Amino acid sequence: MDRGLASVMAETSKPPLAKRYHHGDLERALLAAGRRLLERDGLTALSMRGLAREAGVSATAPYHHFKDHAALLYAIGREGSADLAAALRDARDTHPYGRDQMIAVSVAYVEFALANPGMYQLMSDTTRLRDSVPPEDDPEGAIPRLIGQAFSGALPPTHDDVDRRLRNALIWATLRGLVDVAQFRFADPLKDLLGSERAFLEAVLDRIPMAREA
Amino acid sequence: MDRGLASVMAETSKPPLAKRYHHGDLERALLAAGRRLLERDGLTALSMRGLAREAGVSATAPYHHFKDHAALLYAIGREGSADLAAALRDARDTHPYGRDQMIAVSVAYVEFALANPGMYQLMSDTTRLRDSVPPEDDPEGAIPRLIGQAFSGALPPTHDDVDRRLRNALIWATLRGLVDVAQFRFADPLKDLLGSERAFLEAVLDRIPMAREA
DNA sequence: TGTACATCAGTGAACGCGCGTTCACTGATGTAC
DNA sequence: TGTACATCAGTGAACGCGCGTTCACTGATGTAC
Repeated sequence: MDRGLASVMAETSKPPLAKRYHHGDLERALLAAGRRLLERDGLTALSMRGLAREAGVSATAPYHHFKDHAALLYAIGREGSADLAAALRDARDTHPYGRDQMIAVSVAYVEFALANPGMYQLMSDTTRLRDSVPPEDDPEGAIPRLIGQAFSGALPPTHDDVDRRLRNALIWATLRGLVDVAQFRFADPLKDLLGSERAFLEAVLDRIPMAREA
Repeated sequence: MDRGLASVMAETSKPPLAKRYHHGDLERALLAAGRRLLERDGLTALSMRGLAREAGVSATAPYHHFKDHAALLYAIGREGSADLAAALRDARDTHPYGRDQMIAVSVAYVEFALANPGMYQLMSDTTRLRDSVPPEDDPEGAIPRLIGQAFSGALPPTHDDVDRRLRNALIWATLRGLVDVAQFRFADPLKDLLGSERAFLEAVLDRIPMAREA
């Protein structure tokens, strides 16, 4: 259904821009198919052949758009990074004030990971291997920056730069770990008790004490 | 070398117990080979065939000891859980007092994960799929318990059970996230500055404020 | 406007790989008499 | 003590699978004249 809609749209908008070879469409379709695979069947399902199959195209067609498997993963990971950055910006803009903003941005981060586990895993793998990746226009850079800004608005300023960076490390760890913990069984009764997953996340984040000192 | 030692020991102790078919040795050798593979080449290298190759045995021999691939992963994951639990117990016993103990146990957890990344990944996967695993003598249960005890000794008691569980969730998240964060590039200068990875971990954990309130 | 040409996205066959798993077997060992 | 037997750990061939990647190709499209 989602796919039907997409292809109808693709057919409807025949001359999308001035330059119109018979280019472009498959690449977008492949990226969309890749994200569908990623969320439906997980990171291991995101193979070149699986991608071609999902897009209804021959097994080798994707090679005209992605040099190899790693390039495909990289391209899709970039899309995920852009989406996450957008979600964080949105949370920031709708919650303009210190502590409230910090929690909103954090919740947005964790909720993105929970809603897109395959993408989050891909992004994490890419992050871990980051050194072997062209850092030129590194879109991942935006995410730590957004989070750092949200927290620095909520925390008391510190003269000690090392202390500041250690606090940032702790905050990063908390967010990343919360993604795991929210998926554990033992969190289920707490979510029920508090009424929703989001309430659970907010309650946990509310116990980050550095923010309390603000 | 490790392997040489093990096989020498195995040969030396010929009649290890009363009952002595030609049993037992390969299973231990396979588990050892599996752990070697896991740390040397990562979780994806831990295949039935790779295991047999590493142990110098035919590709199908492991099937006499592990029903299938999942059973192999499960068995090796159990060993990892036992090791981690032992490391946590050791940290607890050598640091008997509240806050000091909490940090020592936490550091032991993170250091285990950093020193055994393949095993930690396997254990995490197993944990995530825990519901589909026989919970009878679940050795994983010991790890949350040890961590929970270490923290409850360092934190002020709370009357509110929900509050206590939310704090536990935050602590869990911090530990698991710290495993990631300690591997990020941006942690490297902090490790250098503080003199060691352990010092970095302790410094971050020292900023968990709930412990400060104790 | 019409035709020849160049471009290049997409095809389909083929390669070699490692995997999990099955099956009938072999051979060393322990047990029963 | 000696022999026949049962057990069962380990073997080797074989299966079907999905993968990444190459290669020569085809065919639709845009461009040049």
